[in-house]
Order: sequence, then C-alpha cells, then structure tokens
Amino acid sequence: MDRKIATIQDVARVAGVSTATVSRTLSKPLVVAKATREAVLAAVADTGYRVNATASNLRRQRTGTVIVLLPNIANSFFAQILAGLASVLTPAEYGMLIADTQSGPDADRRLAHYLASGQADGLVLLDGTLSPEVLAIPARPPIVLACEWMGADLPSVRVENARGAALAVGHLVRLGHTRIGHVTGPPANVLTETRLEGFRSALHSVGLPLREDWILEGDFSMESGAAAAHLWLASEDRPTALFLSSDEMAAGFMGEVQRAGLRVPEDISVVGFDNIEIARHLAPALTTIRQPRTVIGVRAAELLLSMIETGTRDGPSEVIEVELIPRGSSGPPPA
Amino acid sequence: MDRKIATIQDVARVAGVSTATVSRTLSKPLVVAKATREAVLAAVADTGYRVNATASNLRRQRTGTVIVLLPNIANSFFAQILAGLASVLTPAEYGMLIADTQSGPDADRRLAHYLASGQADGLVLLDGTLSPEVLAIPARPPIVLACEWMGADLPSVRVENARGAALAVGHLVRLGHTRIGHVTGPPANVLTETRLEGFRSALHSVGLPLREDWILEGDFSMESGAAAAHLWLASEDRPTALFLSSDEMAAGFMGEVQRAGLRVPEDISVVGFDNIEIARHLAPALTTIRQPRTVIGVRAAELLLSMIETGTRDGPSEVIEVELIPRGSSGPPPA
DNA sequence: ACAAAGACTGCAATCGTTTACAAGGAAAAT
DNA sequence: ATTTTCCTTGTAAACGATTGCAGTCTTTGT
Repeated sequence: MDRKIATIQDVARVAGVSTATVSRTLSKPLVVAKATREAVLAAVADTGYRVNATASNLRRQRTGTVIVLLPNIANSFFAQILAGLASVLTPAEYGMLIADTQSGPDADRRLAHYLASGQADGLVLLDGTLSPEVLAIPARPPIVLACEWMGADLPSVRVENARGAALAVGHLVRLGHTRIGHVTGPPANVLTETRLEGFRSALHSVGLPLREDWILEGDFSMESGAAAAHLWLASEDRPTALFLSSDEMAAGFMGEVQRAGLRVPEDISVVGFDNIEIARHLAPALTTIRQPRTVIGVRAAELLLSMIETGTRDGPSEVIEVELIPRGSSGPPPA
Repeated sequence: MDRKIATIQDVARVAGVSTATVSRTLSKPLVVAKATREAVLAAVADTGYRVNATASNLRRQRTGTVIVLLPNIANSFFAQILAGLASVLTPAEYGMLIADTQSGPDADRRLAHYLASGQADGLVLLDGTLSPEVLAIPARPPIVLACEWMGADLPSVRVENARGAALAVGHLVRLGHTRIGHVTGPPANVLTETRLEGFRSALHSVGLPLREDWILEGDFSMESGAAAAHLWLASEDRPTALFLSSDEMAAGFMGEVQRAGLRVPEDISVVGFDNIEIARHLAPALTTIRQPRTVIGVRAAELLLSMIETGTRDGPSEVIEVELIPRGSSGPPPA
C-alpha cells in the first residue's frame, strides 16, 4: 500500500469524487457539502495523502520559498534573527533559502539573479552593503529589510541604533567619564554609520569634545576588538571609557586588555552593543545595549508574509526599541 | 519586454527551435549541434530566461530541497554547521529547509511527516535525541546524521568525541592534576554520553580514581556552566581541574568563578570542548578541544548529495578529527 | 548509387495541483 | 407549474519544464 505516495487522484478515487472536490475540501472546506467533505477527509486519512507542494506551487505560481540574504550565517547575531524568521515562516509553510553573501563572489549579481528569476516569493535582506540599484527590477517580489540601508525606502524592521549609541554615552557620562572613545564597525556598513553618528551627536549634546584619534576602526569581530585593545594600550593619551559598536568587539577588547594586566572597569570602562548571550557571563559582565534579535526576525517575517499575501510591494516600517543594560564592565573613571 | 519572466517557450520561439532543444541545450549541451546551441544560448541571454525550478522539479520528481533538522538555530554551534551545509548545498542549487525541533511540539511526528510527505530530497539530522523508529518508513529519502546517534546505523559524519575527552584528561594529567572533575551535557544527549564515557575511560587508563561527586550535570549552556561554578565554589573537597563538555559551559563557569574572586588557572584549571570563536579571546584564553564545525557541515552535505545522486540510502560514515588547543585556562594545580 | 549508421531535432505525453466555467439538482420565488 | 436562484460538483485547461520515441537529414561504408 505505502509503496508510493498517494496523489490527489488516488484520494479522489477512494472517496468517489473528482480531484477538484478533493482540492477544494482541503483548501476551502466551507464550500463543499458536509457529507462529501467527510468522505474526502476519510479518504485522505486512509491513503495518507499529502499535497505535493511542488505541483501546488507550480499551479499557483508561487514558490513557497523566501530568500534570506545575509553576510554570514555563522555569526550568532544573524543566527538569532534567522531563528526568529524560521519561527514564523516554518508554520506558514514557507521554506527559507539562505544565501550567504560572503561565500559567493559577487553578492550584487546574485541578488539581482534571485530577484529576476522568480525563485522566491519574497526576500529578507540582512545585509546593508548591497547596492540599491539592483532593486530596480520590474517584477520583483516583496522585500523586507531587517537592517539599516542607506538610500532605499523599502519596508524595514530597524533598531534604534543612534539612540543605542546615545544611551551608551549617557551612561558613561553619568559615571563621570569625559574622555570617551569609540570603536566602529566596518567602514561601508550602515550600522557603523548610524551608531557612529549617534555617538557623535550624543557627545556633542553633553558638551564633550570629539577626539577623532579616539575613534578606532573595527569590523564587529572579536579580532578587531583585540586589535583596538593593542592600539589603546600603546597610546599615551587614552580615553577612560570606550563604546564599541558590537559586543563581540567589546569581548575581544576586554580579553586583550586583561591579558595585558590592566583591569576593567578600574582602568577602562567598556560598553558594547547587542547584548549577545555571553555578555553577562564575562568577567566582568559586559555593559551593553540590548537589541532583541529574535524579535527582529519575527517582525520581518510577519511583515513579509503580509506583503506576499496582499501582493503589495510596500509596507510599514517598524522600529524596535533598544535598552541599556548596565553591568560590571563600566564604572567611574580612574582618579 | 521585461514585463513577465521568460519561459522556455519564449526562448524556443526566439531561437526558432523547439522547447525540447532548449531544455537539452541547458542540461546536456553536448548532444545539440554547435550552431543550434549558440542560437539557443543567445536567445537565453536575450530573453533573460531562467529555468523555473518549480516546474523542473515537478517534472523530475524531485524537490530541490533538503531538510535540516536541528534543535536550535540560535546556538552558534549549529549555526556554523549550517554555514558549512549552505556552502555546499547552495551552489548545488538545493535549498535548505530548516526545521527547529525545539520550537514545535512533537519533533518525532514532524520528522515522520517530513519523511513520508516527500517534501525533501534528503535530510540532515543534527539532533541526536530523535527516536530511530521513525526512520522505518518504506520510501524515505536519504538521510545523513551530523552527530552521534545511538543505535542507528545511518551514514553519518561524526566527531571523535571520546578521543577529545581523552585529550583533555591527558593534558590535565600532564600538568600534574590528579583531582579532575567533569561537567556533562544534557542527560539524554549522545554527545554527553560519549564524552562522559571518554572521560571515564581516560581517567581509568591513567589510574586515577573516578569521583562521582565531581561529575556535574549541565546542558551545554553558559547558564549551566555558571551553575556548576556555584556548586564547585560551595563544595569543600574540590577538584583542581575541570573538563566541561562545551566551551559555552566553560565560559559560564570561568566568568562565575572569577566574579567570585578566584583565579583561573591558579585556583582551577578549565578545559572546554568545541573551540568556539570566543575561546581565544577570553581572559584567560580557554584551553579546549577543537572540532571543525564548518567541516562537519560540508562533509555531511557532500555525503548527502552523493547519496541523492546515486539514489542510494547507504553511504560511508566519516569521522572528523579533534585536536587539543592548550591555552591559558589550564595550568599546574595549586601547591 | 544505395543502404546503414549516426547525429540532431521535434512531437507530445507527463509530473500533481488548482481553478474558471459549466452543468446538474434542489430549494425558493413568482 | 414555471422560472430564478443557490448550492454543489465535475470537466478540462492550464502551470513550465523534461524526455522517450520517432522522424529528418547527413555522413559513411560497400
């Protein structure tokens, strides 16, 4: 019996109805008579029938797939957004096609390719470094941004990045710091820009001078945080507090500083961004700006699904709040 | 022109050939005459044609999808295996359907469902806690395990877990430790078992006694590592070294111990398992057992693809080597 | 010069669903 | 009793690609 998978034909035969009726029973049960419906459902149970998604998609001119474009799955930050996306998309019977923009050679081309080929019903972009021009494709599917993106006005789910930076600065100022530095993300990145801008204007609004030599370039990685630590250790005229644009950098920074024999926060206060899981388990625990990553994914998925259903290419943009989480890595400046 | 996506019909018309020839040009270019081929390719370029994967899949009775069943995407460990899988599957034009066994209610049923419904050409299991019985389905697709699994003899990609535990113990013994404890993973887990067993037999083979009260139960999370630290701090008769079944637990443990004012490795040597990225950035850097997670994903994907292509349900199993990475968190026992 | 083999190409069926359209019958309205 | 309307179901045409089979046209062999 179970040799082959049952098709809708088999169900129709067993139930003694047409395939159309079977299909209708499954998609809009309300239009078919009660007796028929029950017979069909019994036949479905009997044969173990499951609708063939491929055939259904072909007929309905959809793909049942959304593409998620991200820089790097291995990064736990994106992994958690993914988890949020999956928790919405999977129950809705959508598959996620994950495309890693870093692994391939030419991210822009790949994106254009995906858009044009109709391989997906929708797209979620987690990478802010792609150029907006590729979106100028006539019949593109709905797109949701789950990050900042300069110059594009697509529906998006954003985080209050500038405000996060301001919270960090405010916290340090309240502790008494006046010499505050910043470690940025990678140059092209939009998060980098927004947080840096937030940092700048926060300093300005409390009347502190902006020391360009206290702004170090990183790339969000722990590695670059450690590198920043070396620069900091080697410099004469150091800041007493540092706001780093990611927790990973903050962790790398703290580790290196501590290995050099200095102490956090006694010698340097450290504030990160993200509230990654390990932040509270570090010694000292890391003061940081919390951004709810799973929520970002959930919201982006919901937004995209509604756009797919209504067939629109526009949608609302949503802003997700951030929050300061003060922990042990920040304290008063050294005397 | 670009209003609608071109179909194979459009290409055929433009090139002045039949759809059959277009299809053949794209799949087996060698059988079509050079002139024809060039004409077709020109028409393809002209129309911007891209094969409709859904239609192709329907006709070829495949899905172009492999399902990856894992406990938790947000866990960076799995995320990195995913990255490995993606790096092989994406170029091969397979999509990954990610199914989170924790998010849904009934993982076993979901797995059986997927297997029976022919929703996928193959399956990668990263979760060792599913029962083997569900696999007894007649026409199931090929499956590859990317973890240990008791009692099932499916093709798999495994890691030398027991040997990893032995390496950890050997390292600590060489440093002079005789009082060595262990923090396990979650009870049901196979990794837990294998590493614990490796730990036991390693202690035995160097003639050290096994103290059951020095074996603490964890669940791989940092949280549980921190909890283990509390137990350790509170106990009278402490081990001088600890092998923890995951780096995350080790990080949680170290953080808590340090916050309590004790020092690593002067007061307690710590060895983890995994070599997660942050391991080398902690202070002190974490001694651990490296297991190449991306490689696990890559190998599993390659194995699965070859099984799909050859249509077999059996394949070789592969074992991936582990390696001890000595760092600052382990040192000689206190005097 | 004719047959056989070979190289290409086209015809048309098929994959499993969905859905517009039409038809049948029963109930309601006239 | 006849016409409308409503409700339910079936017929059959897509959706877009792949591929076995057969046909056409060269080429090669004798």
